[in-house]
Amino acid sequence: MSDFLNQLNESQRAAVECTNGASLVIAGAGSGKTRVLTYKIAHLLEKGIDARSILALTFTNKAAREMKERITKLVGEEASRNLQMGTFHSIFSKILRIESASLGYSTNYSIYDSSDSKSVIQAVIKSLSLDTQNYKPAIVQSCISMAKNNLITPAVYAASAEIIERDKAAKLSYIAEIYRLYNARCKASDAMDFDDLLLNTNILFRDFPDVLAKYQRYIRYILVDEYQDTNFAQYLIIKKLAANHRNICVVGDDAQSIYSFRGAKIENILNFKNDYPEYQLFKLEQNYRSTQNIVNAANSVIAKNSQQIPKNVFSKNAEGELVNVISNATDIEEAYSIANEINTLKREDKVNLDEIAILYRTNAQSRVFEDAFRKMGIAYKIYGGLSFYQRKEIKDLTSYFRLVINPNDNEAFKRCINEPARGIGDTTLEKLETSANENQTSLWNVINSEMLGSINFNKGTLAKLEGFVKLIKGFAEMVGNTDAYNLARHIAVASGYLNALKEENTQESLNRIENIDELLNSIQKFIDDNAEENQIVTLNQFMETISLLTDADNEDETSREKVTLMTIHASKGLEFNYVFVVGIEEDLFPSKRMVGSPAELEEERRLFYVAITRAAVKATLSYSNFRYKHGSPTFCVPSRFIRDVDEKFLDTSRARDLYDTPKATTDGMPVDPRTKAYSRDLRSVAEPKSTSTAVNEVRRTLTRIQEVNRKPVAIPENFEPDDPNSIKEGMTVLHQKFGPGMVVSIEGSAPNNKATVVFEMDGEKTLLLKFARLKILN
DNA sequence: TGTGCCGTGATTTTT
DNA sequence: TCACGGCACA
Repeated sequence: MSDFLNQLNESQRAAVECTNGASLVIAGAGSGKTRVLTYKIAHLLEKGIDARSILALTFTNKAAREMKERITKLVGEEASRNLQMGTFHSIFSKILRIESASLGYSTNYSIYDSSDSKSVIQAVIKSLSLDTQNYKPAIVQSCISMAKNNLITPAVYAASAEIIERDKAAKLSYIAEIYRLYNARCKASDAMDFDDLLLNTNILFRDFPDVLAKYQRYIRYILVDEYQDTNFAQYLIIKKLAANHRNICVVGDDAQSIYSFRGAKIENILNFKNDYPEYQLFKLEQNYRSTQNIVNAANSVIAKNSQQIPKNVFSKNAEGELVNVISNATDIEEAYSIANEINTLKREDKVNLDEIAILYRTNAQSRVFEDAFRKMGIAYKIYGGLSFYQRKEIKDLTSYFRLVINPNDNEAFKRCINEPARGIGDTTLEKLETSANENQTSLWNVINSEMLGSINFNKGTLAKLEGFVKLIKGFAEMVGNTDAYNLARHIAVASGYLNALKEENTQESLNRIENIDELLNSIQKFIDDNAEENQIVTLNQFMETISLLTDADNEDETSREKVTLMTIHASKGLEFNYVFVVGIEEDLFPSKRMVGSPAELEEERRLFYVAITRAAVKATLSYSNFRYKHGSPTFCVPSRFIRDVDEKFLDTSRARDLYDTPKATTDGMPVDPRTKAYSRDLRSVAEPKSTSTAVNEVRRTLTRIQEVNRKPVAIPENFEPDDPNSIKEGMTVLHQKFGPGMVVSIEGSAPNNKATVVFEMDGEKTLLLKFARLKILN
């Protein structure tokens, strides 16, 4: 037995050595939770347990990957290779691919991401002619997601008096119907959304006991990370798989449960003892990450919550600096003063920028920091926002891949059919969709069967649709015999997608081409990583992995020496020496929408706890008295959370008004003498408008003046446009609205040729000749 | 079929 | 402020 067990403290070691039966590990922030999990798995492997029988579930791909790397370091590549390790979604999507036929899906079923499902929901709402003001896709989506997370199928949903009553009260009676149609459409597309991966696994295990028995037989040990963030569907899958051997180890921290809005149930961890009364409890209470002041400050905050498992998190590290609290006149000043502080840390304390993080409640808050950091020459990397796979060109191209693999994928179909433009527009698509929905089938089945004949399309449209069918079929024939890279490259070219971008030839289209290159490179890399002798790596295999990836999985290693900007949610599980938690103000943090309910307020407080405990050396809490919200300046007061921290652990010498009774009321701006002073601050700190903004403003004003002053252009009574084809460069022409002008250039070919005309009144315009109705004057 | 302008409304989001 | 959907117009 190797000596790695000696690297653990007593409670860590006890948890690791408990290999049989149920165990619950309550792991305080920074207490070596990942260490326990990795060592425990390594320990199991050293005891000679087959890697294939160990299932380890994490919440992110990144966590799974890092854990696997660490285990490999401990026991070697050979021993760790066959570990079943991954996110819930990735592990169970693989099982569902194997067992898909039982549930009526194909092996190649698509996985819809949130934007795909949102657009299906949008289409359903539209087809039911519901009021879009009332039925917002995002709200409906979260209702459906919540239902699925709680294993409520459309039938159960519609039959539940309680739910129907609740929806009725919220004036959303049609959600049951939307849910039913949404599911039917996903099924017709041979697609599952993220929640289906868990729901369908449950259905599989419920309806096919022999299938469940098979997996129960070969999975002998189950380990779950971040257990406090599991939802009911995940809870039940684990419970079923562990039912016979009951070798289950869950690790988590109830104080860090921050995803209830996604269906996570803190009760799962609190009620573990009910399901496994024989369980062993291990508490990891020593924090190795942070100074005593940081740990104590965080403890004093979380003590304000009522629901929690009692524990005593402590640090034996240095006492450290007090937690700093700083107030700022405005959000802009907040960003600049922190930028200054970062420069000081870098210059005087030789701190590396990658040791520093800015944490905020909402993504929108990153902007001021980005501006300030750019001006002050501080390198930064930002998490969140649009991920690589969500970019238009990447989604477009991977939609081709999806369609080739699963032609029934309607969302992919809709993206590809007219991208690049093939003259198949909304009207055509609408007719196809009506037919598909009536026949409960996919768009592809409509255009690839006699159903097409029953729609009255003209010859031209039919030819275009046929061309598309041929194109996709051609690609599909190559899937089995062409490797992923070559097929992907071929699709990018033969679909005309790449060419359309090349012709556009703008800075933006060049960027898009670069991104496509990057995608192709990543496919090549995937092939290199997964190549096995005498076997090609197919596009299929590539798509199965990327549909469950997020941008956190694509970290580029060149981004060292940069300050990290991210939401607090995204920071969970990470640590930084220096942490700035910013914008800690009422209505922002805690969020305005959370203060109504005690449970939600407690979750916000846990979020605050997570934020503080990211810091190893020094935590700074910052708030502003004034902030731009949605573009308009708003008066802010310091958050109740700062007052939740025991004053003993705080340095408040730079915090004005912290313990004042808030004068602001929730409704409207308070009348406060400071208001004016702050607005002045705001202006003096604010950067001058960028040139382009200023120019645009001038342009807009000019246009307005021109419109007011415009004299009606004298148009002859008998205005008759000339044949668009007879218009040539250099001609003087007359336009019904813009008056006389000169044709400076003509681009493109008929009938889509565009003319650039300089008008005497309105200046340069580019007009599509077939619509412009120009009369030749000269 | 494609574009540009206007009005609206806006958390967090491991998959 | 900014992003997105609807709609008029080319």
